[in-house]
Amino acid sequence: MEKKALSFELIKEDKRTNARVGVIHLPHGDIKTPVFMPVGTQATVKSMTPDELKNEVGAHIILSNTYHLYLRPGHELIKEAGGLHKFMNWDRNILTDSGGFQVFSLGDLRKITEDGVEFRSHLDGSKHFISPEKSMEIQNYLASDIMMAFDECAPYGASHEYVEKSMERTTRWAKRCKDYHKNTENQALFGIVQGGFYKDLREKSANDLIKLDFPGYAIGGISVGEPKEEFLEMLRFTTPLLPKDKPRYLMGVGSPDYLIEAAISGIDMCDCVMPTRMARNGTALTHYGQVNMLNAKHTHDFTTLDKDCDCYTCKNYTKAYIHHLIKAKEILGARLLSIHNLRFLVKLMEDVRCAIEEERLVEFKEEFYEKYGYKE
RNA sequence: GGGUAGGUGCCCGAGUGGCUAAAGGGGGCAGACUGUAAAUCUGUUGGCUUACGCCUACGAUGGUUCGAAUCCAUCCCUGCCCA
Repeated sequence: MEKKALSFELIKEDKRTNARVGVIHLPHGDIKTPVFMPVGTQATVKSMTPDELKNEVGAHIILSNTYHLYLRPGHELIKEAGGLHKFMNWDRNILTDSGGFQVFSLGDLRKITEDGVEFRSHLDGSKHFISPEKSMEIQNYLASDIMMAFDECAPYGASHEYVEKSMERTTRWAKRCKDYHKNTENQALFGIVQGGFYKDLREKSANDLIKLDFPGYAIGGISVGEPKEEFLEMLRFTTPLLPKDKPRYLMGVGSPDYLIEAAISGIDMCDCVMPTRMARNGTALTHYGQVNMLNAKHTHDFTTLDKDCDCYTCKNYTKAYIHHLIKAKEILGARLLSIHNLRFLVKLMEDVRCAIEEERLVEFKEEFYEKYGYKE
């Protein structure tokens, strides 16, 4: 039998929720799930060295991005470097997004056709064309462990008619991705369920993709600006549609409450730019809620950022110092908060996993919400 | 001592008779951030008042005018040039 890049081992299912614990076996090591994956769009998790990601954050898999690396430095260059792992000196797993999210986020700069998407580069305005096949080729050059199918992430508020067409096209694109992808021994390809905020379309999308038999499935197109109730509604509806024996990845999530809800719904993997972006913008995620380190109240606060955190930042620095760094726009401030925020979310998922194993996930959520200040 | 340029809100700085509580920066204060066009973006920043509004304010004092940051007089201060 042909060797596959990915295999998923389901270890335990929670009795009271849809949560589960598992292990994803991949070419660059095993991933215990549920897991949070830091985002490193441009072949770097902004301001973090790979050593810090491993030793301080505890990351076992990170994301990178097809569209951005294709434009700069170019996928050929990364192939020449020996692949993305070698290029950026990261020897654990990498998941590459297909460029599908840029179809959404760079909405003004693109034109979608059946064949693919014509982009104008956000860097210099030059024209580029990315098709499902092109996305596969680029991701193949990048040599990521998990590749994502090229999809269209429809904006929140799009009509049923629009989303239906978009979703059907995304499914056709997924088929083309699968047909093009040959390196199944080293790279696993995930399909992405779309369908906006329409249950019938989500169901159709999931069913059609399942027929294509991907080694893992993602939910895309939620957490795009909708109210939390709608997010939860779609999350809880869509996740159970996906096969139990394969990893389920919720794309672009998120905040601590969203991550816990995702795990409870049966999601295994999440990623989000939030921890690093917030860090650069001066905000810390803590067990006691979000803390804006720019605020004047921290000026004379010589206590630690989060007394319940085990990260390098919390072990070594005071709020007063971090406040000073952030106000002075010193790079170290962004770095220390990035380490902390990333560690916070990675550890959160480790704690969730532990809670599932010990059959106390529901209690864990209640305690976490209570402390954080979330209202149910 | 002579000449010259200037003194504007926390700071820098625009403004040369009414549309000016005064552009624009910066700083301060606060908010946002969810498959990264983000070390970004938004709001706010004289006092009192719920509000209408009132008061204080463009170096100082006095004046012209219906009306002055803007015009006039005197004074104070600062930069530069010459002695």
